Amino acid sequence: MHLKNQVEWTLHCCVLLAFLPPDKYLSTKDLAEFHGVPKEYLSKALQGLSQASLVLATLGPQGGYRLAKLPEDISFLDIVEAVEGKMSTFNCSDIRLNNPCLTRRTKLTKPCGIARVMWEADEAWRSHLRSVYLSDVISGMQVELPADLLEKSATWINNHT
Amino acid sequence: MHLKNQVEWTLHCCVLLAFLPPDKYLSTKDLAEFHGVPKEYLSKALQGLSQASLVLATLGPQGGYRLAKLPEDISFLDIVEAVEGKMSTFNCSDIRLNNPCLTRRTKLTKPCGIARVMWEADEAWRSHLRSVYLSDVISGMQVELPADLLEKSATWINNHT
DNA sequence: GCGGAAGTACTCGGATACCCACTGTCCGAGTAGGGAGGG
DNA sequence: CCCTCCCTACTCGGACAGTGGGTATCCGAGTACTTCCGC
Repeated sequence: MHLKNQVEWTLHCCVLLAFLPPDKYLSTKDLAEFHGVPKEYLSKALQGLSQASLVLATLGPQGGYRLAKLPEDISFLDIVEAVEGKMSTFNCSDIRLNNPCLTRRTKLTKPCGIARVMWEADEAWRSHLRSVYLSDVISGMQVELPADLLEKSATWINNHT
Repeated sequence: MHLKNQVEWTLHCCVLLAFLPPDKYLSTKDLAEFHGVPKEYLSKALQGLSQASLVLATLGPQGGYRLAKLPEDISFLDIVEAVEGKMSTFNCSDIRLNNPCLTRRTKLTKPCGIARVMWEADEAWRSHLRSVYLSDVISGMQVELPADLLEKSATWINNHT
Protein backbone atom coordinates (compact mmCIF):
# COMPACT_ATOMS: atom_id res chain seq x y z
CA MET A 1 0.00 0.00 0.00
CA HIS A 2 1.57 3.17 -1.19
CA LEU A 3 0.28 6.51 -2.44
CA LYS A 4 1.34 7.65 -5.89
CA ASN A 5 3.93 10.35 -6.31
CA GLN A 6 1.31 12.25 -8.24
CA VAL A 7 -0.53 12.93 -4.99
CA GLU A 8 2.42 14.79 -3.53
CA TRP A 9 3.00 16.71 -6.75
CA THR A 10 -0.64 17.65 -7.07
CA LEU A 11 -0.89 18.91 -3.51
CA HIS A 12 2.13 21.14 -3.97
CA CYS A 13 0.75 22.40 -7.27
CA CYS A 14 -2.53 23.36 -5.62
CA VAL A 15 -0.69 25.29 -2.94
CA LEU A 16 1.24 27.15 -5.59
CA LEU A 17 -1.91 27.88 -7.55
CA ALA A 18 -3.44 29.35 -4.42
CA PHE A 19 -0.84 32.12 -4.54
CA LEU A 20 -1.80 32.97 -8.10
CA PRO A 21 -3.46 36.36 -8.75
CA PRO A 22 -7.14 35.90 -9.57
CA ASP A 23 -8.00 35.21 -13.21
CA LYS A 24 -4.41 34.37 -14.07
CA TYR A 25 -3.25 30.93 -15.16
CA LEU A 26 -0.10 28.91 -14.62
CA SER A 27 0.93 26.33 -17.22
CA THR A 28 1.92 22.73 -16.60
CA LYS A 29 5.35 23.60 -17.90
CA ASP A 30 5.87 26.22 -15.21
CA LEU A 31 4.40 24.05 -12.45
CA ALA A 32 6.70 21.22 -13.44
CA GLU A 33 9.71 23.49 -13.60
CA PHE A 34 8.98 24.98 -10.18
CA HIS A 35 8.77 21.56 -8.55
CA GLY A 36 11.41 19.81 -10.61
CA VAL A 37 9.19 17.04 -11.91
CA PRO A 38 8.59 15.70 -15.44
CA LYS A 39 6.17 18.01 -17.24
CA GLU A 40 4.38 15.41 -19.32
CA TYR A 41 3.59 13.16 -16.41
CA LEU A 42 2.50 15.96 -14.12
CA SER A 43 0.05 16.90 -16.84
CA LYS A 44 -1.72 13.60 -16.38
CA ALA A 45 -2.17 14.27 -12.67
CA LEU A 46 -3.56 17.74 -13.30
CA GLN A 47 -6.09 16.24 -15.67
CA GLY A 48 -7.55 14.48 -12.65
CA LEU A 49 -7.92 17.77 -10.84
CA SER A 50 -9.55 19.28 -13.88
CA GLN A 51 -12.05 16.44 -14.20
CA ALA A 52 -12.88 16.80 -10.50
CA SER A 53 -13.60 20.50 -11.12
CA LEU A 54 -10.99 21.57 -8.61
CA VAL A 55 -9.09 23.61 -11.18
CA LEU A 56 -10.00 25.41 -14.38
CA ALA A 57 -7.97 24.99 -17.52
CA THR A 58 -7.44 27.37 -20.39
CA LEU A 59 -5.67 26.82 -23.67
CA GLY A 60 -3.43 28.99 -25.75
CA PRO A 61 -0.63 31.36 -24.75
CA GLN A 62 -0.88 32.59 -21.15
CA GLY A 63 -3.08 29.55 -20.58
CA GLY A 64 -2.79 26.88 -17.93
CA TYR A 65 -4.55 26.12 -14.67
CA ARG A 66 -6.01 28.06 -11.79
CA LEU A 67 -8.05 27.01 -8.77
CA ALA A 68 -11.74 26.68 -9.42
CA LYS A 69 -12.62 27.37 -5.80
CA LEU A 70 -11.23 29.26 -2.85
CA PRO A 71 -8.47 27.52 -0.84
CA GLU A 72 -10.91 27.56 2.08
CA ASP A 73 -13.23 25.32 0.07
CA ILE A 74 -10.74 22.71 -1.14
CA SER A 75 -9.91 19.93 1.28
CA PHE A 76 -6.98 17.57 1.09
CA LEU A 77 -9.44 14.76 0.51
CA ASP A 78 -10.76 16.48 -2.59
CA ILE A 79 -7.28 16.52 -4.10
CA VAL A 80 -6.27 13.05 -2.96
CA GLU A 81 -9.47 11.48 -4.26
CA ALA A 82 -9.15 13.35 -7.54
CA VAL A 83 -5.83 11.62 -8.13
CA GLU A 84 -6.18 8.31 -6.29
CA GLY A 85 -9.86 7.73 -6.83
CA LYS A 86 -12.65 7.30 -4.31
CA MET A 87 -12.28 3.54 -4.07
CA SER A 88 -11.76 2.19 -0.57
CA THR A 89 -8.23 1.10 0.32
CA PHE A 90 -9.58 -2.24 1.47
CA ASN A 91 -11.29 -4.56 -0.94
CA CYS A 92 -13.45 -7.25 0.64
CA SER A 93 -13.68 -10.24 -1.66
CA ASP A 94 -15.97 -12.03 0.79
CA ILE A 95 -13.79 -15.06 1.21
CA ARG A 96 -15.94 -16.04 4.17
CA LEU A 97 -18.41 -17.32 1.58
CA ASN A 98 -15.89 -20.04 0.73
CA ASN A 99 -16.26 -21.50 4.20
CA PRO A 100 -16.97 -25.21 3.55
CA CYS A 101 -19.32 -25.28 6.55
CA LEU A 102 -21.72 -22.85 4.92
CA THR A 103 -24.92 -24.48 3.76
CA ARG A 104 -27.11 -23.12 1.01
CA ARG A 105 -29.62 -21.86 3.55
CA THR A 106 -27.35 -19.95 5.90
CA LYS A 107 -27.69 -16.26 5.29
CA LEU A 108 -25.06 -13.68 6.15
CA THR A 109 -26.89 -10.42 6.32
CA LYS A 110 -24.35 -8.07 7.86
CA PRO A 111 -21.16 -7.28 6.01
CA CYS A 112 -18.02 -9.10 7.07
CA GLY A 113 -16.83 -7.95 10.50
CA ILE A 114 -13.24 -7.80 9.36
CA ALA A 115 -14.09 -5.65 6.39
CA ARG A 116 -16.07 -3.33 8.62
CA VAL A 117 -13.01 -2.62 10.77
CA MET A 118 -10.86 -2.00 7.72
CA TRP A 119 -13.47 0.32 6.26
CA GLU A 120 -13.68 2.24 9.51
CA ALA A 121 -9.93 2.71 9.44
CA ASP A 122 -10.19 3.88 5.85
CA GLU A 123 -12.87 6.34 6.91
CA ALA A 124 -10.67 7.61 9.75
CA TRP A 125 -7.96 8.34 7.19
CA ARG A 126 -10.35 10.09 4.85
CA SER A 127 -11.96 11.95 7.72
CA HIS A 128 -8.67 13.54 8.67
CA LEU A 129 -7.96 14.52 5.10
CA ARG A 130 -11.45 15.93 4.86
CA SER A 131 -10.87 18.16 7.88
CA VAL A 132 -7.79 19.90 6.51
CA TYR A 133 -8.19 22.58 3.89
CA LEU A 134 -5.72 24.07 1.49
CA SER A 135 -6.01 27.37 3.34
CA ASP A 136 -4.82 25.69 6.55
CA VAL A 137 -1.45 24.62 5.20
CA ILE A 138 -1.05 27.95 3.45
CA SER A 139 -1.54 29.80 6.73
CA GLY A 140 0.95 27.46 8.32
CA MET A 141 3.49 28.09 5.61
CA GLN A 142 3.15 31.85 5.91
CA VAL A 143 4.11 31.52 9.56
CA GLU A 144 6.88 28.94 9.26
CA LEU A 145 8.61 29.76 6.02
CA PRO A 146 11.13 32.61 5.74
CA ALA A 147 9.52 35.81 4.49
CA ASP A 148 12.02 36.30 1.68
CA LEU A 149 11.29 32.87 0.27
CA LEU A 150 7.57 33.60 0.16
CA GLU A 151 8.19 36.94 -1.50
CA LYS A 152 10.57 35.54 -4.08
CA SER A 153 8.13 32.76 -4.89
CA ALA A 154 5.34 35.28 -5.32
CA THR A 155 7.40 37.31 -7.77
CA TRP A 156 8.42 34.12 -9.57
CA ILE A 157 4.73 33.37 -10.07
CA ASN A 158 4.03 36.88 -11.32
CA ASN A 159 6.88 36.58 -13.81
CA HIS A 160 5.32 33.43 -15.23
CA THR A 161 1.77 34.56 -15.86
CA MET B 1 -3.48 3.12 -3.20
CA HIS B 2 -4.79 -0.31 -2.53
CA LEU B 3 -4.20 -2.95 0.13
CA LYS B 4 -3.01 -6.38 -0.94
CA ASN B 5 -5.38 -9.31 -0.98
CA GLN B 6 -2.97 -11.01 1.41
CA VAL B 7 -4.10 -8.63 4.16
CA GLU B 8 -7.68 -9.88 3.94
CA TRP B 9 -6.58 -13.48 3.80
CA THR B 10 -4.23 -13.10 6.73
CA LEU B 11 -6.85 -11.44 8.92
CA HIS B 12 -9.32 -14.24 8.26
CA CYS B 13 -6.65 -16.83 8.95
CA CYS B 14 -5.87 -15.24 12.30
CA VAL B 15 -9.52 -15.33 13.27
CA LEU B 16 -9.67 -18.99 12.38
CA LEU B 17 -6.50 -19.73 14.32
CA ALA B 18 -8.06 -18.07 17.35
CA PHE B 19 -10.63 -20.86 17.45
CA LEU B 20 -7.91 -23.50 17.50
CA PRO B 21 -7.50 -25.58 20.67
CA PRO B 22 -4.34 -24.57 22.53
CA ASP B 23 -1.12 -26.28 21.44
CA LYS B 24 -2.67 -27.52 18.23
CA TYR B 25 -1.59 -26.40 14.77
CA LEU B 26 -3.38 -25.76 11.50
CA SER B 27 -1.50 -26.17 8.22
CA THR B 28 -1.35 -23.73 5.34
CA LYS B 29 -3.09 -26.32 3.22
CA ASP B 30 -6.10 -26.41 5.54
CA LEU B 31 -6.20 -22.64 5.96
CA ALA B 32 -6.14 -22.21 2.20
CA GLU B 33 -8.81 -24.82 1.68
CA PHE B 34 -11.09 -23.26 4.29
CA HIS B 35 -10.88 -19.84 2.66
CA GLY B 36 -10.69 -20.98 -0.94
CA VAL B 37 -7.42 -19.26 -1.77
CA PRO B 38 -4.22 -20.56 -3.42
CA LYS B 39 -2.21 -22.48 -0.87
CA GLU B 40 1.24 -21.58 -2.13
CA TYR B 41 0.59 -17.87 -2.17
CA LEU B 42 -1.12 -17.80 1.20
CA SER B 43 2.00 -19.42 2.55
CA LYS B 44 3.98 -16.35 1.62
CA ALA B 45 1.64 -14.13 3.61
CA LEU B 46 1.81 -16.38 6.67
CA GLN B 47 5.58 -16.13 6.56
CA GLY B 48 5.15 -12.46 7.31
CA LEU B 49 3.10 -13.26 10.38
CA SER B 50 5.71 -15.74 11.47
CA GLN B 51 8.54 -13.25 11.11
CA ALA B 52 6.52 -10.72 13.11
CA SER B 53 6.18 -13.32 15.88
CA LEU B 54 2.40 -13.22 15.71
CA VAL B 55 2.16 -16.94 15.00
CA LEU B 56 4.27 -19.96 15.76
CA ALA B 57 5.14 -22.49 13.08
CA THR B 58 5.90 -26.17 13.41
CA LEU B 59 7.08 -28.62 10.79
CA GLY B 60 6.23 -32.20 10.09
CA PRO B 61 2.91 -34.03 10.20
CA GLN B 62 0.28 -32.32 12.35
CA GLY B 63 2.37 -29.19 11.94
CA GLY B 64 1.29 -25.75 10.82
CA TYR B 65 0.57 -22.47 12.55
CA ARG B 66 -0.99 -21.33 15.77
CA LEU B 67 -1.29 -17.90 17.38
CA ALA B 68 1.74 -16.88 19.40
CA LYS B 69 -0.30 -14.59 21.64
CA LEU B 70 -3.82 -14.32 22.96
CA PRO B 71 -6.42 -12.77 20.61
CA GLU B 72 -6.74 -10.00 23.21
CA ASP B 73 -3.10 -9.09 22.58
CA ILE B 74 -3.10 -9.04 18.77
CA SER B 75 -4.32 -5.84 17.15
CA PHE B 76 -5.38 -5.41 13.55
CA LEU B 77 -2.40 -3.12 13.09
CA ASP B 78 -0.03 -5.91 14.10
CA ILE B 79 -1.38 -8.12 11.34
CA VAL B 80 -1.65 -5.40 8.69
CA GLU B 81 1.88 -4.18 9.32
CA ALA B 82 3.22 -7.72 9.29
CA VAL B 83 1.95 -8.09 5.73
CA GLU B 84 2.08 -4.56 4.34
CA GLY B 85 5.10 -3.30 6.22
CA LYS B 86 5.45 -0.39 8.59
CA MET B 87 6.29 2.12 5.88
CA SER B 88 4.09 5.19 5.78
CA THR B 89 1.50 5.32 3.01
CA PHE B 90 2.76 8.76 2.04
CA ASN B 91 6.28 9.22 0.82
CA CYS B 92 7.59 12.78 0.94
CA SER B 93 10.28 13.28 -1.67
CA ASP B 94 10.79 16.88 -0.53
CA ILE B 95 10.07 18.43 -3.89
CA ARG B 96 9.89 21.79 -2.14
CA LEU B 97 13.69 21.71 -2.22
CA ASN B 98 13.48 22.07 -6.00
CA ASN B 99 11.92 25.51 -5.61
CA PRO B 100 14.07 27.73 -7.83
CA CYS B 101 13.67 30.60 -5.34
CA LEU B 102 15.55 28.71 -2.65
CA THR B 103 19.01 30.08 -2.01
CA ARG B 104 21.83 28.09 -0.55
CA ARG B 105 21.40 29.81 2.81
CA THR B 106 17.68 29.37 3.36
CA LYS B 107 17.09 26.62 5.85
CA LEU B 108 13.88 24.63 6.13
CA THR B 109 13.92 23.20 9.60
CA LYS B 110 10.41 21.84 9.99
CA PRO B 111 9.22 18.99 7.80
CA CYS B 112 7.03 19.86 4.85
CA GLY B 113 3.58 21.02 5.97
CA ILE B 114 1.86 18.96 3.32
CA ALA B 115 3.69 15.82 4.35
CA ARG B 116 2.75 16.44 7.96
CA VAL B 117 -0.95 16.41 7.11
CA MET B 118 -0.60 13.24 5.11
CA TRP B 119 1.34 11.59 7.92
CA GLU B 120 -1.32 12.60 10.42
CA ALA B 121 -3.94 10.97 8.23
CA ASP B 122 -1.78 7.87 8.01
CA GLU B 123 -1.51 7.86 11.78
CA ALA B 124 -5.28 8.21 12.12
CA TRP B 125 -5.65 5.10 9.97
CA ARG B 126 -3.09 3.17 11.98
CA SER B 127 -4.55 4.43 15.22
CA HIS B 128 -7.91 2.91 14.44
CA LEU B 129 -6.36 -0.38 13.46
CA ARG B 130 -4.31 -0.30 16.65
CA SER B 131 -7.46 0.08 18.74
CA VAL B 132 -9.19 -3.02 17.43
CA TYR B 133 -8.09 -6.43 18.64
CA LEU B 134 -8.66 -9.85 17.24
CA SER B 135 -10.79 -10.67 20.25
CA ASP B 136 -13.14 -7.82 19.38
CA VAL B 137 -14.16 -9.14 16.00
CA ILE B 138 -14.40 -12.65 17.40
CA SER B 139 -16.86 -11.50 20.06
CA GLY B 140 -18.78 -9.71 17.35
CA MET B 141 -18.92 -12.82 15.19
CA GLN B 142 -20.15 -14.98 18.06
CA VAL B 143 -23.09 -12.63 18.39
CA GLU B 144 -23.88 -12.06 14.73
CA LEU B 145 -23.17 -15.38 13.07
CA PRO B 146 -25.65 -18.28 13.23
CA ALA B 147 -24.81 -20.68 16.03
CA ASP B 148 -24.78 -23.74 13.82
CA LEU B 149 -22.20 -22.19 11.51
CA LEU B 150 -19.89 -21.49 14.44
CA GLU B 151 -20.32 -25.01 15.72
CA LYS B 152 -19.73 -26.63 12.36
CA SER B 153 -16.64 -24.53 11.83
CA ALA B 154 -15.33 -25.55 15.24
CA THR B 155 -15.76 -29.22 14.44
CA TRP B 156 -14.17 -28.67 11.03
CA ILE B 157 -11.13 -27.27 12.80
CA ASN B 158 -11.02 -30.20 15.20
CA ASN B 159 -11.15 -32.63 12.31
CA HIS B 160 -8.12 -31.01 10.74
CA THR B 161 -5.69 -30.99 13.66
C1' DG C 1 -5.05 55.27 -37.99
C1' DC C 2 -8.30 51.51 -37.17
C1' DG C 3 -10.84 47.16 -37.65
C1' DG C 4 -10.81 42.53 -39.01
C1' DA C 5 -9.10 38.23 -40.49
C1' DA C 6 -5.54 34.91 -41.01
C1' DG C 7 -1.44 32.76 -39.13
C1' DT C 8 1.21 31.13 -35.42
C1' DA C 9 2.70 29.55 -31.20
C1' DC C 10 1.37 27.77 -27.12
C1' DT C 11 -1.80 25.13 -24.22
C1' DC C 12 -4.42 20.94 -22.57
C1' DG C 13 -6.15 16.12 -23.37
C1' DG C 14 -5.94 11.53 -24.63
C1' DA C 15 -3.38 7.62 -26.72
C1' DT C 16 0.97 5.03 -26.49
C1' DA C 17 5.48 2.30 -24.49
C1' DC C 18 8.30 0.80 -20.24
C1' DC C 19 9.11 -1.05 -15.60
C1' DC C 20 8.50 -2.48 -10.93
C1' DA C 21 5.72 -4.71 -7.45
C1' DC C 22 1.92 -7.75 -6.53
C1' DT C 23 0.29 -12.32 -7.85
C1' DG C 24 1.01 -16.98 -8.44
C1' DT C 25 4.04 -21.24 -8.53
C1' DC C 26 7.76 -24.39 -7.60
C1' DC C 27 11.26 -27.06 -5.14
C1' DG C 28 14.49 -27.99 -1.22
C1' DA C 29 15.64 -28.20 4.03
C1' DG C 30 13.98 -29.87 8.19
C1' DT C 31 11.12 -32.30 11.55
C1' DA C 32 7.50 -35.00 13.95
C1' DG C 33 5.14 -39.11 13.93
C1' DG C 34 4.76 -44.04 12.87
C1' DG C 35 6.46 -48.58 12.16
C1' DA C 36 9.77 -52.22 12.43
C1' DG C 37 13.15 -54.66 14.86
C1' DG C 38 15.60 -56.06 18.86
C1' DG C 39 15.91 -56.79 23.87
C1' DC D 1 5.47 -56.27 25.98
C1' DC D 2 8.39 -52.18 25.75
C1' DC D 3 12.12 -49.33 24.14
C1' DT D 4 14.99 -47.58 20.46
C1' DC D 5 16.18 -46.54 15.95
C1' DC D 6 15.14 -45.58 11.25
C1' DC D 7 12.22 -44.20 7.64
C1' DT D 8 8.65 -41.87 5.56
C1' DA D 9 5.57 -38.31 4.74
C1' DC D 10 4.35 -33.92 5.68
C1' DT D 11 5.42 -29.17 6.94
C1' DC D 12 7.47 -24.46 6.35
C1' DG D 13 10.80 -21.30 4.02
C1' DG D 14 12.94 -19.17 0.36
C1' DA D 15 13.89 -18.94 -4.74
C1' DC D 16 11.68 -18.54 -9.45
C1' DA D 17 8.15 -16.77 -13.55
C1' DG D 18 3.75 -13.99 -15.15
C1' DT D 19 0.80 -9.97 -15.17
C1' DG D 20 -1.41 -5.38 -14.07
C1' DG D 21 -0.98 -0.69 -12.48
C1' DG D 22 2.10 3.11 -11.87
C1' DT D 23 5.64 5.80 -14.35
C1' DA D 24 7.20 8.25 -18.15
C1' DT D 25 6.55 9.99 -22.91
C1' DC D 26 4.64 11.54 -27.27
C1' DC D 27 1.49 13.62 -30.56
C1' DG D 28 -2.97 15.72 -32.00
C1' DA D 29 -7.10 19.11 -31.12
C1' DG D 30 -8.12 23.60 -29.85
C1' DT D 31 -7.56 28.46 -28.54
C1' DA D 32 -5.76 33.20 -27.55
C1' DC D 33 -2.48 36.37 -28.99
C1' DT D 34 -0.08 38.73 -32.64
C1' DT D 35 0.65 40.45 -36.91
C1' DC D 36 -0.49 41.88 -41.31
C1' DC D 37 -3.57 43.73 -44.72
C1' DG D 38 -7.33 46.37 -46.42
C1' DC D 39 -10.27 50.33 -45.77
